[in-house]
Amino acid sequence: MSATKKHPDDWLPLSPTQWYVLLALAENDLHGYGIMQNVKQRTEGRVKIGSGTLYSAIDRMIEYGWIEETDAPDNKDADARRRYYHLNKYGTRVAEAEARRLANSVRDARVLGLLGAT
Amino acid sequence: MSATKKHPDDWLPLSPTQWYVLLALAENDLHGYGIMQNVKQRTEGRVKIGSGTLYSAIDRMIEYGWIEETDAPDNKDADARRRYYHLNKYGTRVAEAEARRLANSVRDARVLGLLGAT
DNA sequence: CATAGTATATCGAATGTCGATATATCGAAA
DNA sequence: TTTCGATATATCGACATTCGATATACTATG
Repeated sequence: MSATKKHPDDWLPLSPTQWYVLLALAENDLHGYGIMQNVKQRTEGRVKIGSGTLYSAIDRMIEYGWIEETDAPDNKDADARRRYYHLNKYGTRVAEAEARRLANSVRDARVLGLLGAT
Repeated sequence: MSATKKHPDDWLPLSPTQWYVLLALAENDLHGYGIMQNVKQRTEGRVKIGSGTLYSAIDRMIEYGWIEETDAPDNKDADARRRYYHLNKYGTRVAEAEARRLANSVRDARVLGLLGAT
């Protein structure tokens, strides 16, 4: 029997923290601190993930099989403390599923007039 | 000094449960069970809020000042058991803030190719 | 060499979700 | 009219997750 993985939809809805980590890693392999900065920047400072939240979230995502620790990309700027993470195929599918869920929510919000004339 | 309320942005990010409850109430005043059905329908059965989750979420949202218990709308179909809730102005601002956050996330997801050619 | 920023790790408290259980009413069909 | 599934709210304890603080140490700059 195949070691069948949960269907990506079965993880939904993701917590905002999980989603932002996946978004960051969908852009680039990154280390923890880099993820924090990415999220802060992406949200114009409105969303900040603290270290306690982040590192425990990362541990869980590895456990769930969404991401993996990976080598540092290209030796320049090497900081030995950094631990890089990579979004794998399964994690990408989870991110895509969540993206669709969010897109539907945004469509609903627009219909209900919660978003101005955008 | 004015009894200043938290800025709507300061609640972000909302939990998916909170968001779905606000979406449901943005459409109509509803009772708890009606909210559950609304969410299930809106998400084509993919998201279900259980009663434990829902009623404790409602209590918190009242506490936070986003929603209020209200009279049943129009006496038809009266079921005495139902307790209706109304999204107030402040709650609407919170919902709008969250909607903007989500819209930004969806834009980012699209840029990163997490949403197919939509 | 002081120090601000980078980087990971861990803790306990608070918050939130989940599924089960309980209780009761409603409406329709047998 | 009783019975049954759907409606409706409430509460519980276990579990999952977030949060902020604390700790430790390295890096880069003046």
